[in-house]
This record gives sequence, C-alpha cells and structure tokens, in this order.
Amino acid sequence: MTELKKAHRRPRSDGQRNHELLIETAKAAFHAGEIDIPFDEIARRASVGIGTLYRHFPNRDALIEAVYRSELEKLANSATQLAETRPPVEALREWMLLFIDYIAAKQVIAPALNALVSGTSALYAASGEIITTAINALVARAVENGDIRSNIEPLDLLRALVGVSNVAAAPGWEASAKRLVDILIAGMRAV
Amino acid sequence: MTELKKAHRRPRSDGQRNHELLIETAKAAFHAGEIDIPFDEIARRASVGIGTLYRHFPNRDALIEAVYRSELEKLANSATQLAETRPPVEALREWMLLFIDYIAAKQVIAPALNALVSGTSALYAASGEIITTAINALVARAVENGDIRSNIEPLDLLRALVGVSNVAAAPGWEASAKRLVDILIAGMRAV
DNA sequence: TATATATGCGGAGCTATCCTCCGTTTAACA
DNA sequence: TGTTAAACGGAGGATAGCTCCGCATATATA
Repeated sequence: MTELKKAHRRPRSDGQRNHELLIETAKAAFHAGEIDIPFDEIARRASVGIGTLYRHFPNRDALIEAVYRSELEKLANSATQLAETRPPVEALREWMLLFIDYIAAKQVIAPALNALVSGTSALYAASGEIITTAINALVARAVENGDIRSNIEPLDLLRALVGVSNVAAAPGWEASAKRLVDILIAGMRAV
Repeated sequence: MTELKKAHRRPRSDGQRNHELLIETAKAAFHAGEIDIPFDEIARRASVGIGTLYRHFPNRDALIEAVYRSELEKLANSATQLAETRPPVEALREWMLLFIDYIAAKQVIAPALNALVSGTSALYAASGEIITTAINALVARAVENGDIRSNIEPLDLLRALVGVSNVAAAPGWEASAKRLVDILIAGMRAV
C-alpha cells in the first residue's frame, strides 16, 4: 500500500531556528573582527553540531553571503533612491562613495564584495545580481543622459574600488578610494 | 683557549644550490598553472626535505617573491625606459598597460602583485619598493609637467588595476583593465 | 691529509582546519 | 499515539602548514 502521498511537510521548526541562530552567531563573530574564525568554532558557539552547520551552509562563502545579504540589498536599494532624487552623474558618484562607506563601516563585508565582484563563487550569484543590476542602472542612466561615455563596463568601477579597499592595512585607504571615485567620474565624462 | 675567531665561513655550496633549485622548481610549477601546489610537494619535486624548504623560505609568499623578483625588477626598469623616451603622460599610460600585460601573461604573478600592492606582507618590502618607486617617478614627472593633477596617490592606480585583474575568471578582463587605464588617465588630467 | 665545527639537511610528527558519513533523535502529520 | 521524513551531532578521515632536532657534510684550520 505505498501511497503516493508525497505531501510536503512544513519545514521543521528546529531547523529554521538553527539556521537563523547560525547566521546570528557568525555575524556576531565577524563584527567582533574574528574574520578567520574556524567553521567548527561557529558551530560550537551556536551550540550545534558541525554536521548541522555544514548542512545549512556548504562552505564559508555561503555563510558569509547569508550574513551580508540584507546589507547588500540595502546598498542596492539606495541606488534606486539616488537615481530618483539626483542628476545621473551625481547619483552614480554618490553611490560609489556609499559603496566605499560600506566597506569602511564593516571591513568584514570586504570578502563578500570581493567574491561578489570577482564572480568566482557561484553562490554569490543571487546577491551579486542585485548589486550588478544597481550599478548597471546608474551607469545606463548617465550614459543615456549623454553625461558619460558609453564604453564603460559598470562592474569594473566596483572592481577598481574593491581593489583599492583591499588595502585595509594602509590607514588612509578610505581617502584614497574617494579620490579614486572622482578620478573615475572625471575620466568617464563624455567629451 | 676560546678564541674569538668569529670569522665568517663562506656559504655552503649545497645550500646555494638548493636555494636556486627550489626557486626553479616553484617557477616550473607555477607556470604549469599549479598555483595552489602544496608546499610539501615543491620540496618533493626538488628532492629536498621539507625542513630545507622552510629554512630557505619561511612561507609561501617568500617563495613567490623570490620567483618573481626578477620579473618585477624588469617591470620597474621599463619605467625608466619609458620615462626617457616618451612624453610624461604617455609614459605613465604605457607603463600601466604594461603592468596589465604582465598580469595577463603570467596570471601567477597576480598574488605577488596583490601582496605587493597591499603591503601586508613585510616580505614584499624589497620588491614592492622598486615598483612603488617606479610609478611614483612616472606620476611625479607628469605632475611637474603640468599634465595631471597633483592629488594623486600613485599606488592607488596600481591598486585599482590589480583589483580589476583579480577577476581572472571573467574572460574579457584584460580589455576591461585597459579601458580602465584610459579612464584613469583622462580623469587625472589637469583641468 | 686529518680534525673540528659551523652550517645545512631531512622528515617524523604535531597542530589546525575542512568536510563527510551515518547512527540517533525529533518534529510533523495522520 | 504511531509512523516517518527531516534534522541533529560528532567521530574521524583527509590535507596542509610548520617545527624540531638528531644527523650529515662542507669549510676552515693544523
């Protein structure tokens, strides 16, 4: 009597709890500067088994993405905001500066942006897309308006910024990055 | 009769041999695309003990620097060449393009440039300095000539390029990077 | 050539991290 | 309350980094 009752069960509550618990635990650790925290240690702090952690997040990148997905979405949303309230080039410029602020505020987000911008980890596809879409829109708008040249690869702008911000060591990196924004903007202007 | 004869002995010939042998072995592996080759494996291929490898190079970065030091020096030298034969801005631009060519030709050099440009590894101090000096000179020359603005942090230009080149995955990165050079040059021009 | 010793060699083995596998437990549903 | 799919948990295999120290040998000296 093998019934075909493949009816889906509601996800187990403990599973959902642990999922969130792990994200919170990882976020806390990251914000405390423990970027290289062993995966095992995260499980220990969340009081779950290692197996559980790995079931929820197949690798470190997946966990980082989960932790910062909401942050990245916020960043993407502000692009829409800026596009509605500012002239095209200004919007683009402000957003790039905002991008830097994000890195500055939470250095931890850097690996996320790195992976996102390098596109190597397929896992970042989702979050990566919203950021890519955001800057594409900003650049397209500025191009249509005749403000900047059309042979720009939008993502390259972010790549350049991430490249500079990788230098977390150097104290003045933030100022450097902001100067770079202006150089890029000036360099992109339509002749 | 403890003589104070602290006379220095000539370095042992086998030591020098192994030093070079290890560099050659590593270079061969890197050029074969085996970037993540285990340290132990390098020792094995060179037919020396692991202890020997670690005595000569305290870590992976040190070995990479040794392998690419001569390449980096060549790159630095070409800056002098360009400075002597080209107008300031052209020299700077050409050198930046050359910089990209280097990354393109040997992707392996990327980690070296990365570490160099981020300045985190003290071990890159030596090689890093010659590159830094090279671009500083090129930029200074262009500034003196009144061609570009003076508030440029030369190293940031390289950082931006390295940032873009980190995207080895994307097929069109080289073209991207070269476009970026022109954007940067245009953006730096004195108004 | 013989001796002394500084210098370098080699690799067992300790540590740390990642990740898998599978027996046990538990929440959802009837 | 019983059945079962879903989730748990952690032992342990695999791999890489690195250290330590007894042994070997090249160099300098007699």
